[in-house]
Amino acid sequence: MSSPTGCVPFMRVSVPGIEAPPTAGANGHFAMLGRRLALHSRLNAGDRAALAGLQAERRRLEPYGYLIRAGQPTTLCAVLLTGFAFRQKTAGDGGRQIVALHVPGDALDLQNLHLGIADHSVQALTRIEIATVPKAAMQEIEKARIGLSIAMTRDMLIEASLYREWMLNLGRRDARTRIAHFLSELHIRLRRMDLAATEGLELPMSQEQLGDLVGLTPIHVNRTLRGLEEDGLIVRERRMIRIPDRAALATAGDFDPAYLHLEKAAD
Amino acid sequence: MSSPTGCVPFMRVSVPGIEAPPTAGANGHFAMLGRRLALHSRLNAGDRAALAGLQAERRRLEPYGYLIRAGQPTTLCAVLLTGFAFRQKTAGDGGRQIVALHVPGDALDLQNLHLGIADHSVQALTRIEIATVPKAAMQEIEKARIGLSIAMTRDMLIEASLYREWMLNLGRRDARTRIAHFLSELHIRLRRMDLAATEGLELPMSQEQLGDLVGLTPIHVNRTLRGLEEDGLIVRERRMIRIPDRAALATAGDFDPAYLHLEKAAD
DNA sequence: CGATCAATTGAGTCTCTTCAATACGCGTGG
DNA sequence: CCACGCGTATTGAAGAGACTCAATTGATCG
Repeated sequence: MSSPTGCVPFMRVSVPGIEAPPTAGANGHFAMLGRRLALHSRLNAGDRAALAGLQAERRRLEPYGYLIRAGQPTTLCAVLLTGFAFRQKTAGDGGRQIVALHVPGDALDLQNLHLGIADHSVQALTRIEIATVPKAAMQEIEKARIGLSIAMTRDMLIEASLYREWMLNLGRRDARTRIAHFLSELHIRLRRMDLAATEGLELPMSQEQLGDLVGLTPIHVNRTLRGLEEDGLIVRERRMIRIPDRAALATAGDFDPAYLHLEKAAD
Repeated sequence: MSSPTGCVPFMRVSVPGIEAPPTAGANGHFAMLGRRLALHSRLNAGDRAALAGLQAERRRLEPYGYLIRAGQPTTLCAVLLTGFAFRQKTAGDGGRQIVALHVPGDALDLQNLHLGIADHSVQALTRIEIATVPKAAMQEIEKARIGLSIAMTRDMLIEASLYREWMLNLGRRDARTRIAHFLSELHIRLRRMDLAATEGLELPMSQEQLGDLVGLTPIHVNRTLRGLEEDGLIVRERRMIRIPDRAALATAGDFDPAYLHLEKAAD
């Protein structure tokens, strides 16, 4: 039952240098957003300065704490600094569906303030830290700096692209493929933010939550994970998932990262 | 097998007055987009004029014709004038998932030009007519007119909201609920554009395509439709779907239109 | 009046769910 | 330091919803 390589933590939830304000400026929490946006968009010095200069309030939330409640007005405008958050919707019969998972650095509804009433909830998955700014300040920046406006639009479009891929996952792939796909996606997203080693990741959720994410019962999740392990595609040690062969897992998960739009856009 | 009320067409695919250029301006095709955006956002006279003045090219496409191909650069920037279009993704095993359905008036990738490579395909479902404008013209308008920029952002966010609801549909609802939900959604979207009567709609797709949309096999779609009909929730006459009791169908489909964001936003 | 595609129906199978119970890990308090 | 309690993980067995395979009917069109 014990891992042959020992229990090396593949991921650190709080990475030194990310948690702390990385630049000068008012308080600099939003500079992290700048780094994130710079992954896919070109920002000039002014754009970065504008973000770094935002007066952000730092907040901490315990697991299941709400950032946004379905049915309530949307006022939040935040960046996830540490920990994981998720979006969820609930069906009439009580069934839950996690429709998105957010990793540190993700923008949380910088734009959704354009919609009046939240159509879903956003909650902390683990203990998290977020930086929030007033809605007005964000709208101002959006108007004043075209570069940031475009970058945020692109961020939004990439999230929509993930939604589409998840629909394909839910609608047209079986349990095994679905879970392998999700693990591949999460791994690559974490590695991109330097939050996971190449050889594996720590799953930040219970099997029940994973079930709500991939549209399966926790029982079937459990059996499917075992199946993946028996086939050598993953090695489990508590919630540590070691991935001996990323390409093999990607194949099993029908995973092609194109939809993540990891490349930097031209303009 | 024949409908007791006869075969009254509930929907006309090409509505007089919508197909034709409704206003003056260069050629006015994009004025339709203005009317659409005005459903959820406030546009001033200048915004409308800017849209109406766009030099748009009118194009016609046969069913299955591509507007956008997955893997290709995104250059299209269009509005759907008549007919239906859909977005789809394909799994490795050949399974298809329709991830969005577009009705006349819908904006087709006004914004996706911000992403380099298309992650999915957009195709005509029926014979369609679209109005396209050069990418550059759209980007210019987006920069020059804040009101339009916000309206288009909101349009994008609403589409993302539909994606989330569809994920819930695919992941957590059974076949019957799923289909009832989709029918309720389509009906309300069509009625909003005056493309369907209150008592029903014409389904613009085959049962196989409906299967690809709700993540089911065509056989099971067929049986589920029959089940809905046997319970009096719908009455079918070819592809005409009569809905005797909208509230009942909505209940069966666990349908709450909040996610469509039909209300007009404040700012 | 075939030809063709969509819709329908039947029968059997399988994936995934439901129900039920047990084991494990970990923090807490005695 | 160990017993207890609780949430998570695991396993078994049975049932149901959806799928596959196969064949027939129906509608439309040249």
